[in-house]
Amino acid sequence: MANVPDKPTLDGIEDRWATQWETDGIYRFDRSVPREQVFAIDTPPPTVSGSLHMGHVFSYTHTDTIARYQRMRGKTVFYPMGWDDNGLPTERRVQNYYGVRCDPSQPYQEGFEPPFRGDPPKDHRGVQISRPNFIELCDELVELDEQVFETLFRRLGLSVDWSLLYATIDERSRRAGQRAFLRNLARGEAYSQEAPTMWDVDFQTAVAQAEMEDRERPGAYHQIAFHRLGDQGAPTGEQVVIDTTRPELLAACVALVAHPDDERYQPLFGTKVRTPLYGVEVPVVAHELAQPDKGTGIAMICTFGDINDVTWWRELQLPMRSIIGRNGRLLADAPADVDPEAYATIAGLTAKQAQRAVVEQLQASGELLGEIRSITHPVKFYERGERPLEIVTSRQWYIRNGGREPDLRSDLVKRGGDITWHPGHMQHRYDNWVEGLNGDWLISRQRFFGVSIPVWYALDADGQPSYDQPLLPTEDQLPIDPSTDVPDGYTADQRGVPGGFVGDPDVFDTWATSSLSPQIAGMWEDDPDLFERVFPMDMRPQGHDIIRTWLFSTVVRSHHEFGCAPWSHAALSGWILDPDRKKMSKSKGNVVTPMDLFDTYGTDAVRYWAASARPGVDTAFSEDQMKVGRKLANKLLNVTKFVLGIGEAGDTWTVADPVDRAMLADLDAMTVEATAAFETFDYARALERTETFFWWFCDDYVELVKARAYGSRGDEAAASARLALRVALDTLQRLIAPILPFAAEEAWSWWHDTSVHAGAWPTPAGHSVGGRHDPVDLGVVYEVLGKVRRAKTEAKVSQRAEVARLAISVPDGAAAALEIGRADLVEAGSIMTLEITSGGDADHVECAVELSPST
RNA sequence: GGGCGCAUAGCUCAGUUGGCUAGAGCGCUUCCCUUACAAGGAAGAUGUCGGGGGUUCGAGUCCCUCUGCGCCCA
Repeated sequence: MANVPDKPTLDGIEDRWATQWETDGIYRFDRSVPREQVFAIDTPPPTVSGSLHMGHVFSYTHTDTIARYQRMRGKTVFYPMGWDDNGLPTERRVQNYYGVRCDPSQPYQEGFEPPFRGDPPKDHRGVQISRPNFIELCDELVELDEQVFETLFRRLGLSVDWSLLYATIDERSRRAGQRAFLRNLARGEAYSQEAPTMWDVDFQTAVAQAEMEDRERPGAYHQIAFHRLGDQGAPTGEQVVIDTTRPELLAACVALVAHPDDERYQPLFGTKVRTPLYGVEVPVVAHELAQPDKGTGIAMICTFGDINDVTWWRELQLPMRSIIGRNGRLLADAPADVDPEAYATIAGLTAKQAQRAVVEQLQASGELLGEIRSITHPVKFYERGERPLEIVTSRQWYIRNGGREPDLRSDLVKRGGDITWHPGHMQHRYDNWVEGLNGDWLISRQRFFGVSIPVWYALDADGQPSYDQPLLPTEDQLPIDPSTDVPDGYTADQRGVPGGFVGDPDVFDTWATSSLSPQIAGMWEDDPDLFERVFPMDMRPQGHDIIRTWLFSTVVRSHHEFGCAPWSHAALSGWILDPDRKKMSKSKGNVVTPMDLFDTYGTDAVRYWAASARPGVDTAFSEDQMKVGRKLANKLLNVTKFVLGIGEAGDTWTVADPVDRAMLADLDAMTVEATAAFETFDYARALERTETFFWWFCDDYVELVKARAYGSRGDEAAASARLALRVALDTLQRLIAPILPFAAEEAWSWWHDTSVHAGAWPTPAGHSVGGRHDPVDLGVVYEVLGKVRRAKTEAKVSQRAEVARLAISVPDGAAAALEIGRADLVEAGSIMTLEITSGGDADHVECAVELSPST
């Protein structure tokens, strides 16, 4: 039965077993089983146009260990993989790879050939191409990128069912995304609104709260004098001095604001002032958001300089004076009440140019007071952007997420409580985020490669869209593209003409689709029978950095559609840190690619490193740890070779020797601990328990019983050891299988015809070999073995060297244990004479080792 | 400014409701080609458990406080 190679090796086992697993379909989901027997995993669909890095290897390994454990526990594992292709990262990569830019006004070109395929010269300016052409290139490049990811994940040994593969831009995802949106819309959970919106002028798109970040940027306070007006609107001659970091927005000023308790400005509240340069009358108002200790304590409110301006505009019902356009330049026409002549001097300038101009004009007019004081202050950026966000007013789509409704907010917090978090403290991240939301979820993006928003708008006689009553497709028409498809009751030639219709030009935010990964992977509505069997899912693994985006948005969608949390467990992985304990980044150079590491150390070794990291803990990248993993994998093969090489187990054999039974009892105890750890998604603890036992087993137990197992004391004595060794090996290979799937399978295959990964997880009950006597604590036997080894090492002789006489004195009670291990000890230590004395006042083990003279 | 986490050997980290003399691996030093394993094995040295205070028979572990670091958010 045993078929052990002469020279066990880890080389090449990945390809061999990955192929075998695929051929045998051992990770294929069996959709015939009922929900209770399914363990469903909502795997993060990675962005394939991003780079492949150790972070992927790290967190996907964590998930895979759980998947493999659950499978061995008898669950049918639903473990699909998806690719998140749509959105900005792909568009940028396509631009940079092919040397093109999307211009929706261009006509489609049949058979278009891009100027480059990879590495256009630096000075190349993107060729303008149509949206359909651009999307074709996106699809083409994404396919290449997906291949790279799939190859890596297969090499990593992920036990996913590749037949369930999806992409967040494929037809199924578009259908699910549009269907979910239409239902949100029908229930009033989605709506469109003309509203101030954070806008990236470079990417030309709206940005959601979750995509913004603060960055410290240099700025400068400018003191500007406003002119106080009396009751009749005539200047009083007094000045009101404000501090602002954005003097270029002076023309957009709609009010001045100070804190209601600020003594200095009490007399001004309710009065009016006139703006410098532009001569606009604006009121002085009070609001708690004004900070008395900032600048002069009184600020100008503009349309819109920052999010406080938006709050003030909304809460104080102020007028709007927009001057910043979507291209980041000042609008051509002066807003209401602003002196057109004065405004003309800054119209069309960039924000920066306008600031320079306004400052010069204020200096000339004497309305800029004092020095300009440099400061640093937090400025809002799009996380991928390079210029500060502007706030523009535009029509956008939103999904309610509790940011504006306390009831929904607390419902969503409760949904977070329905999920078991691993580790538990990650739930705080979720709670804090939900409780800190200040607006609904902006889901429309002014991009191209994404899922279309499935609505059209009827045009009135003047050609103006009726936004209040969008024209909607039926669910059976999905997916649609409103830029090419035509709404019911209209014909194609009515597109864009008065009395006709127009399609919504926007696409969904990436998260608006990937928040539906359980629905997409589970084939929601497309295959209700399957969906029933997998949803709500059991596990959502992901990085802790995207709790506020992906995790939260998925909860929102599930809450709206199904009234439940999308999964029962969320398992959060940490970051990879470089050896300096900084977050690993490409910019630091010396990037190690996962594939190279697999080649150097073996996949199992890299998985070992990943699985050694406790759940949720940021972890240093460590090749040393991979070397340890390789040692472990190697050891597993070698000890298997040894155990299988000393003889077969007969049916009538029993584990009779107390030395062997004690070992099996320890094995049972460890198995219970490892199982408990896996039950709480703690693969790292399970590994640590298993590994510690495994090394003890190899170094001490095997060495102690080796001679007996070879038959030094006859067949019966050997049989106990051989059977115990096999039982332990069987258990250990199963326990290690989720962590080191390749080495475990390799070793397992030498004595089995089926895959260890399709086998059962070990239970202590399986070890009640040969009766149920209390095993003895034989720790003292191993302690003595250690002391003999030490004596030999200190004498600088071989471990094989003969001991002429070993005298042991032990406390009462330990002698019995020593007698049990005596025969094995004598052989393991090559001991000629062994004397054991006990009692007296000995409180610990004393060994006197007399080595035989060397021959 | 708010929240969360971390601080244990030179390095990376275990240490589960408080409980024997605080552990492992790496690295370092010494020794050993031993019929599972030289990509190996055996052994050794290394600690004010971040500082201070408290609870307790007993604290790395619980409480308070300070310091330093990291992440998230504002």
